[in-house]
Amino acid sequence: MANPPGSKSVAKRRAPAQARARQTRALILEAAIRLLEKRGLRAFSTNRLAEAAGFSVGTIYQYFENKQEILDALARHERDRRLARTTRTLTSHAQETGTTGLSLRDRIRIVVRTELHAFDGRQRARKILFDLSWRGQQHRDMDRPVTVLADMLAAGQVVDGERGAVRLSATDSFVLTQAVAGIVRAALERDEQMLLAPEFEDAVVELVAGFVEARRCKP
Amino acid sequence: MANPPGSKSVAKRRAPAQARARQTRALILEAAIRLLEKRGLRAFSTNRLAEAAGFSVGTIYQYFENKQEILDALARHERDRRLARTTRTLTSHAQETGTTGLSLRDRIRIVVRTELHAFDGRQRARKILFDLSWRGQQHRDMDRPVTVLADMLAAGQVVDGERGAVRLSATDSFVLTQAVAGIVRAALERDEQMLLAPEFEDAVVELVAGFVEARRCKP
Amino acid sequence: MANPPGSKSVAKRRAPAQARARQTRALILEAAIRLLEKRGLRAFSTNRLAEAAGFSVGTIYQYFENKQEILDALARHERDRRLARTTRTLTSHAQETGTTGLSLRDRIRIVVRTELHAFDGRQRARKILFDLSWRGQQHRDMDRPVTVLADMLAAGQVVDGERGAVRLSATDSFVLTQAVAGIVRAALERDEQMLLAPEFEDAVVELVAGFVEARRCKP
Amino acid sequence: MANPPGSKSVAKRRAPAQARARQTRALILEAAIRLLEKRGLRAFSTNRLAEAAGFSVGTIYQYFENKQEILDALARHERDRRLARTTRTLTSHAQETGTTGLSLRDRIRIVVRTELHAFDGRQRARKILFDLSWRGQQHRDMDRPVTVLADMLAAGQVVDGERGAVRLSATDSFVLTQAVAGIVRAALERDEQMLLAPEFEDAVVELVAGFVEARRCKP
DNA sequence: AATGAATGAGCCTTCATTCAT
DNA sequence: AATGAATGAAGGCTCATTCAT
Repeated sequence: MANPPGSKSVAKRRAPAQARARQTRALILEAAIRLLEKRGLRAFSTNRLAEAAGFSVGTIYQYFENKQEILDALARHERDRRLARTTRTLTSHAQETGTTGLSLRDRIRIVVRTELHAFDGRQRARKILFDLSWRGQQHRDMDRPVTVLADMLAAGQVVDGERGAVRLSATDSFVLTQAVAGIVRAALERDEQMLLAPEFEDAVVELVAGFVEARRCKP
Repeated sequence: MANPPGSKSVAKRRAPAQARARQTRALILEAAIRLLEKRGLRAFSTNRLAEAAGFSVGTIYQYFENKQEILDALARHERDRRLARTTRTLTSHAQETGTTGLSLRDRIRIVVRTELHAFDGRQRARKILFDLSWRGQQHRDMDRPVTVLADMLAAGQVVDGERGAVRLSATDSFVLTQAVAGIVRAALERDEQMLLAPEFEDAVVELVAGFVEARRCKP
Repeated sequence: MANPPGSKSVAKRRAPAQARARQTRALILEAAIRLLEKRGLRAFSTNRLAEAAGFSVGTIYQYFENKQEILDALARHERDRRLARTTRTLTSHAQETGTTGLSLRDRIRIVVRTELHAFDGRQRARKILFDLSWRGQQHRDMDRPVTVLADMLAAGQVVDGERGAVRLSATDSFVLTQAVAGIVRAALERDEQMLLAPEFEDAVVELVAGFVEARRCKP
Repeated sequence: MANPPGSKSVAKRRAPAQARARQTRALILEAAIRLLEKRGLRAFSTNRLAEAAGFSVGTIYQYFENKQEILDALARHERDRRLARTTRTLTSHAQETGTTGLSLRDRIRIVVRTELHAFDGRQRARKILFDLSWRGQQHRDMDRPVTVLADMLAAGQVVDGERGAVRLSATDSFVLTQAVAGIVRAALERDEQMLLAPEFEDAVVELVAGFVEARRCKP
């Protein structure tokens, strides 16, 4: 009534309203992560979320079409954090040492380490989201962090000193990415501390490096 | 007479009953797989299962303690099929060629191939069960098929020609096993056909072989 | 603003909602008593209650944790009615006649009569609730009405004319209370009309008075 | 087939068959009591009973129309034990001392004590049965043990030395019987040990004696 | 924008009873 | 007489979602 659809007459009002809306959305998502962490997926119901967020169920449905959308948003958010972290680390290292100073193995180690440490804190929530997105449609999206390196390799960007450029096929890239993801997934399930052990990191780096080595263009 | 009630003196009487019972159980499990395949995990309710199996809910609970137990039985069954297949192939190849004639790479390929082809038919159901057990307590059990090779390697049983014996640490074994499992899982999700492509198999074999190579005791 | 979401600044908004909620709760309880009365405990299922109350099951669970809680609320309510009635009668009689003017036998008669008449209307429902609480944990609570007199006697508050004060031990108090409760329970079961017969009241008063007399401090 | 209905040709076979049948019935009931004692009423299902008894469900339904009938039989059995015990004690005491030598108070004490001690062992089962029959139709039957004395009194059989005969009305008898039953019931619920305490017995005896005293024919 | 009471299909499970063998 | 597989209505309860306010 005060707002028949399409008649947003006062533009000025909009901005703060939108700001508030964005904040509400953020609060809901934050509460969602907390709830997931504390109570697990089974207890993650819209009603409980509403209570945890301090809003009413209705409000939640004002910001999200349905429950799944919330989970998706959460997963996307986590993925972005991981992605940002990986690229940040990768580039910062590059800048410090100069692009050429970073060996292939070093790069691999950086990506792997970032991936392995991605689940510090809120482990439970992250595991759940990881699973969920693995299962769901957005699988592809969730892998992006690991894909960063694979993509670089696939595009032949990485030249490793005197040895030839590395070039991965789409299949190779997929295999590599999913292998790492699978390892992380399993470790998360079996024993989270495992992820932080140096010999674990070594093994993963070795796995990746071994594969890349095998794929190197034979000169 | 002295016969405690319930233990019929004539064993024959019990036989048909047990045969029928075994058949009913099998029918339920078969219906379960079918239901899982056709409608997915979310539609897999005890009532729907009963209907699909052509029994009443009560009957189902005569054979299984609860819903989870059905899923477990299914998963166990699938795993056993995979495990049997892997070992069978491994040993039959060994016999054909003579034990020593089977190179490490050959062995790897056999295990990998069996694993990749394990999900022909009923893919959806198998994927669901795979996921479920990955998540649940029986994780360890479900990996067994892939673990076969890893264990052989870990135990240093495989000697590859003139080159030294291969020996994997527990961590290495875990990483290797989970990498393969992760790849299969992902392919299953993304595009089941992928699993059958030769270059896919090659990539996985390469990954495994590369890792094993790196871990080989340098003579 | 600073308002934590969910706590409306205007208290008026909440009022109607709460009023409605209180009313719904009352409606459910009222339907529960009716159902109990008409169909008995065995027919008292949450689904049937929902139907009888004109709400859906879900709504019922919005107001009560579980089925037992409804029964408890009902029982508590009934007990409060009885308790209030007993004390009210006791005090009003006292005021009319002056405290000293009320003989021990008079007091006993008042308590007994209130107890015997407590189950007018909805007899079946009340019987069921009585039983239920007799059985359950709140046994102690449910006896309170009868305990009122016993407590007075136990505390030695009642002085009966020139004769000594009456004082009951804990055991005596228990025996007396439960004797009366047992009689009511049985009469309720056998023939509710019995409770209203004067000679029945006389017998119970005699029982109580006889016991108290026996326990009186011999001067 | 071997036995078309109505063709019990051999009479001699019948007797042992009936003996066996009686034994089976007894075995079922014994298992029922055990089950009730160990697992409580909620776990008392026909299937579980069958298992506990070592028969199949079908067999149980050959001996009892339905579940309730089993419970009834159990309750009746328990009552008979109590009844037998009370009368036995009463008469044995009478014989030892000569009828006149047993004072009214002594008789009361005997009946009360037998009643209070009736629930040794299998307390849980007995409490359940007590409750069940209290509730059910056979209420009347179950009270019989306590009624023995009341009946004697009601019939004016008891003369107490020089003082006049005691005579109770039907109402009096009911009140007395149920008072005792109520006390036992409550003690059973609250703390079974209570039933064995001497001061508890004293209080109950006092209650009964006090009432009887009051009802004595005033000479 | 926000509320939150209300919905109701659906879930898993139990158990008294029947009946073909 | 005994078996026990099969039945299926019914039970208590959950939760994503809607909609009048």
